[in-house]
This record gives sequence, C-alpha cells and structure tokens, in this order.
Amino acid sequence: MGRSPCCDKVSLKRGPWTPEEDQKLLSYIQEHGHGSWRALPSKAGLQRCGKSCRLRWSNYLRPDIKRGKFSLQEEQAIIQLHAFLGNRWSAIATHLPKRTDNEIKNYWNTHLKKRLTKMGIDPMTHKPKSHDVLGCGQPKVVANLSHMAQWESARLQAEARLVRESRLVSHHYHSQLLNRATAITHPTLPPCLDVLKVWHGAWTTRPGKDIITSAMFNGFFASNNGNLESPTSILKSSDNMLNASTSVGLLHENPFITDMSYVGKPSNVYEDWVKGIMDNSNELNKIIEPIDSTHYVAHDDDSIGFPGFMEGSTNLVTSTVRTNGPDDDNVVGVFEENDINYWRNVLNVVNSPMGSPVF
DNA sequence: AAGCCGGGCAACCGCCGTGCC
DNA sequence: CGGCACGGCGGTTGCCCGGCT
Repeated sequence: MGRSPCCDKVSLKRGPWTPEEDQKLLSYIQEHGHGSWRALPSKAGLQRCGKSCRLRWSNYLRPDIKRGKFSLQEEQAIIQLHAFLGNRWSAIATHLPKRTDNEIKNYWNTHLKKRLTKMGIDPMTHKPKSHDVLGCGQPKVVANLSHMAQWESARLQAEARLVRESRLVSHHYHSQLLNRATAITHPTLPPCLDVLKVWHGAWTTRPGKDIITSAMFNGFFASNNGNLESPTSILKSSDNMLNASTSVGLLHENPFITDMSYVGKPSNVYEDWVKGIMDNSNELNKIIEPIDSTHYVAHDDDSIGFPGFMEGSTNLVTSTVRTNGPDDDNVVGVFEENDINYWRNVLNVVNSPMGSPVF
C-alpha cells in the first residue's frame, strides 16, 4: 500500500558523491536547470536517484552556499530562532543566508545543543533544567500552557495562510503593489515563516482585532515556565488547551491591518527584526529595564534591538505579571525575571570565548 | 604502531503535503 | 474522489578522521 521507492535501489549508486558525479550534476543544472528531479539523473548521465541528486544539489553544490565555521552572529541567530521555531530547520535556514537546513541541523545537534546542556539549559525547551530553582507555581504553569497554546494556534494558522498566500502572491503581488504606489518597497515576500504574518493572523482570526494575548510575547520570549515543550512540540498537546481562558491586554490598532499604506511593509519589518537578531542581540539589555526585584519592562525603541517587532503594540499589559504597565508610551510589555535571565544567559553563552569556564 | 573511541557531517530514510490526472 | 508523482522536511545512519591509550 505504501508508495513505491523513488528509485531502483539495486541498480543505482548510493553513498558519497565523487567529484566526477558532482561535475556532471553541476554542469547539467547550470545548463538546463534541474527540472524534474526524477528525470534528471538519466539526462545528466548519473546512476543516482533523483532524490539523491536533489539533496546533493541543495546541500552541497548550490552556488549560494557558504561553508565553514559558523560565526557568533549565526550561532546567536540559530539559538534564538530555535527557541522561537523549534526544530523547524528549513524555517531557521531561511534566516541564515547561504546556510542549509541540513548544515544548521547538524551544527545544532553537534555543537549548540551540547553547549546549552552544559549550561544547564534544556535545549528543547530553552529553559533551565531545574524547575525548582525557578519557583514556578502550578497556576503559572497552567497559565503559560494556555498562552503557548494560543500562540501556537495563531502561528499555525498564520503559517497555513502564508503557504496559501505564497502560491497566490507570485501572481497577485506585483499587480497589487502597482495599485498601491505608496508602499512599493520589496518585489517579493519572504519565502518563509513571517512572524508579522503570525501576528496578523492572530489579530484577524480573533473576534477583537485590536486584542492580543500575552501569549504572543511569551511565545516570542520563549517564556514557557516550567516543564513545557518547545513551541513546535507543544502542538501535540495544545488542542485541549485552546479554550483555556487567557487574560489579554489592549493594543493600539494594528497598522498592518487598518492602514493599507502598510502593504508590503511587514516583510521589511520582519527582515529588519531578523537583522536585528543577527546584528544587535546584545542590545536586548538596553531595552529591558527592571521595575522591581523580579519584573522587567521592555521598551519599544526603534533605534535598537528587535526593530519593528513591537510595532503597533504599545501599552500592552501582560497579565501573567501585573495588571498595569508603567505610564510610558514606549512600554510594550512586562516580563518576568526568569525570561530576561534566560535570554541573557543564552546571549552570554554564545558570546563566551570557547575557552571560558562555561565550556 | 595499532586499536579503540567519539565527534562531525554527508547522505539516506521515511513521512507528509500538494498538485495533477 | 482516489491514487500517484513529486518535492520538502526532520530524524537517523554510517562513514571518516583525529585523538587517545
């Protein structure tokens, strides 16, 4: 009943590629494009299955691949994106120019995971392994479960929508932009998960479009206190949590929805945000300010880290911490000490010299 | 010098979603 | 509507190589 294998495993070559095979594949694709992968091997004179050719091309031969050691910025991005996206290597890879998902996956499994483990941080949850140290009580765990569930729900909806849109956008996007001369900035949308589309999806699918749950902040900051799963794996158990009540905070109107002049802007903003991760991770400390012994407030300062992500989200009140935010137009959220410390730890880890006691 | 062991990574496997017929 | 082809994805395997005994 299962599918037939993609190739005749008896007659086709497997294992490491030879330079001659690489050359055949490379020159064929450069001349003809890959076309149908299944048909490619015979046309290119290769005794390989199409799948093997595709993998060899996408993981090794593609001209836009950077090989070699990962930079500190890339490590930071991987850790932060993994906290945000889970084991979704292809999504992570879209934010690391010239790196393949396979390479990132290998690097995570062989380097970063071990480093986080040695730090006492669970590489899957991105939380400290000792829950007792956190002092997280049961109600807080439950609250965050529901927050994460809502975040995950919104994210999945938005991703599904993005996939659908991506198929339409090549046909419609250019004409749409032509009709909106005020907003032409990018010829294409990012070919990947777009966090702002997640927000968009959450806003547009909830009854009140100007309401956002604190789960979104908690999701972004991976603040799933306690023994929770990663944003990806929590999907398995989220169904029964979706009806859990979640306190919400009021937002200003979402400009991406109400102001059509923002057409095209989300991709810019998100790219800026990713660039912010890559370039300005250490700036996190600059936008976090303690308000008492255990709570912190985040300011929305466009001039520093995580640019744009907080746009349209002023005066958010995060229910898990307090009911009133500071009287500051730039305040976008209040976070718990554990979250702030977690991110500081992560950033310290990736910024530590390899010979530091951490390792 | 030889054998063992573990780390790193390229490649493979199997499942899934989508589009086409 | 169902089956199939195809591409994409994440998990896993197995080989290679360097370090250690």
